[in-house]
Amino acid sequence: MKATFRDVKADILEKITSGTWQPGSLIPNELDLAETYGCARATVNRAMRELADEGLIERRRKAGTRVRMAPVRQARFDIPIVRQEIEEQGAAYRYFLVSRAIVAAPDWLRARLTLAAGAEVLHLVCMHYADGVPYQHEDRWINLDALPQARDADFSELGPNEWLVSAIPYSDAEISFSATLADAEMADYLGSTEGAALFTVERLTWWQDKANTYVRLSFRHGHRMTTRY
Amino acid sequence: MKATFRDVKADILEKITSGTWQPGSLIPNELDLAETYGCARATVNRAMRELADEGLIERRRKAGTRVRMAPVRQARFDIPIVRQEIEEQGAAYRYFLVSRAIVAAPDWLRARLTLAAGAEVLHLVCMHYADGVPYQHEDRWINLDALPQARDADFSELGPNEWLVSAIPYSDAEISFSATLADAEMADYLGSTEGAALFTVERLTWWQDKANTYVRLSFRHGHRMTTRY
DNA sequence: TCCAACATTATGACTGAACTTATCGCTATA
DNA sequence: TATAGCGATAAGTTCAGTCATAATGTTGGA
Repeated sequence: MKATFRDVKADILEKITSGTWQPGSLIPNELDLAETYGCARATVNRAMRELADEGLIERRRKAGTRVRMAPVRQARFDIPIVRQEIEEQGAAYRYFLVSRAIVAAPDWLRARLTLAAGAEVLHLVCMHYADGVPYQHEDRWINLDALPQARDADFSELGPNEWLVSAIPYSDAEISFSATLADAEMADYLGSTEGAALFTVERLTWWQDKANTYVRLSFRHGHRMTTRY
Repeated sequence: MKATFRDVKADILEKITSGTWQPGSLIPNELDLAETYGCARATVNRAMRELADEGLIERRRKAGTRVRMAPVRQARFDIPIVRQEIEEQGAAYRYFLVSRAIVAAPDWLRARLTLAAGAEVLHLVCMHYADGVPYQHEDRWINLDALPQARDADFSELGPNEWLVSAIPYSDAEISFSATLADAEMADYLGSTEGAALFTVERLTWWQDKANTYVRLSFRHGHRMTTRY
């Protein structure tokens, strides 16, 4: 008796994992559950809402709540700042700015960022090292129309990643993962061989409906991104 | 006046993104906010709790709520069943079982799944096609100790992925992404060339504290996993 | 037979109040 | 001076009740 929303959640989850409530089957309504657990409906509601958020159950007004047929499993990844990622592994972080140039945006970038012809962008190439070993290669393009302050920023000490989070507190982003082959230049930077398989992250961010920056991060050979869910 | 939790959440978010509330600064307490928005404390609480879940703010009892210095951004990925993934792209799904064998678990697998010496596992190799084009290569190992039903299951029609979600409604999982090179055999399967960079997903799942299956999914060359956050 | 209007129902949201818990900062004691 | 204890505070949780909303199924009329 006197169940907390955590108790209720755990019990419902147990009923699902053990198979007592089969996928697709209807779960008792909130009022009934509140009575069986001896708590208020709001408590049951919170438990069920969290389970629905996690993709285990499906809720529809009037239709009731049912166990999902094919539970939509979601994995959550923390997207850390490189410095933090490296320091959390107990390694020493080092940053180096390889190049910095203001150029007219190439067409492929204009298309991605929705930029007018002839728009100027800041192109940065940086390296991130963990204990002196190459960790990540960063190829970043910043839209100077959206972020004119970047023109005067000095990226030789502070990485663009960290500069950006201080300049823009929050932004929408699209992130995508893929595998690419290291060309000769990338192999040099990352201390691997040409033709090595690299884990690559691309990210596009917006702020106030304006595309902000496009970045392509190439990790050293063998890098893995892991999470539990 | 009469703000919903969505209004409150949106307004707080706006204050953060616009920089009105700087990173690290303290946000008014729930009671004050409830008054300014003209709603109950529980409403403000829900808005703030969701923002805290999303990693934008940090809450501590007595200390109050503050805007995170470096917002921990999280990306959420749906982990779909291959069939669904392919069919949602509007392509025709085809499955083929390449091989099926019951073998003694190799040492590397025993280590991963915490299996006793000599434990038997079911080893499956499957291919998934989208519109006839190779999409994903699946190399799966099932712990027969934890899942004896798998011994009698016929995987020639139904893929192990789908069989598993019906056999086990829910499980804990560890998932990891990396980039690997296609060897000659994999290149044959995926219709690419040897030395191509492949996006690879490895997944280890548990059910009731027993390691269940280990699977290694290799996607065809050029595959990307994308999400917004 | 078809369909629009309506009552029903389960979830969704909000309120105002109470109680719980973690923790900060102060104070009194060793 | 260090620290153990204590009170105040803000978030965390729960409650019972109300109103809102979406979707379903039924009823009655054309």
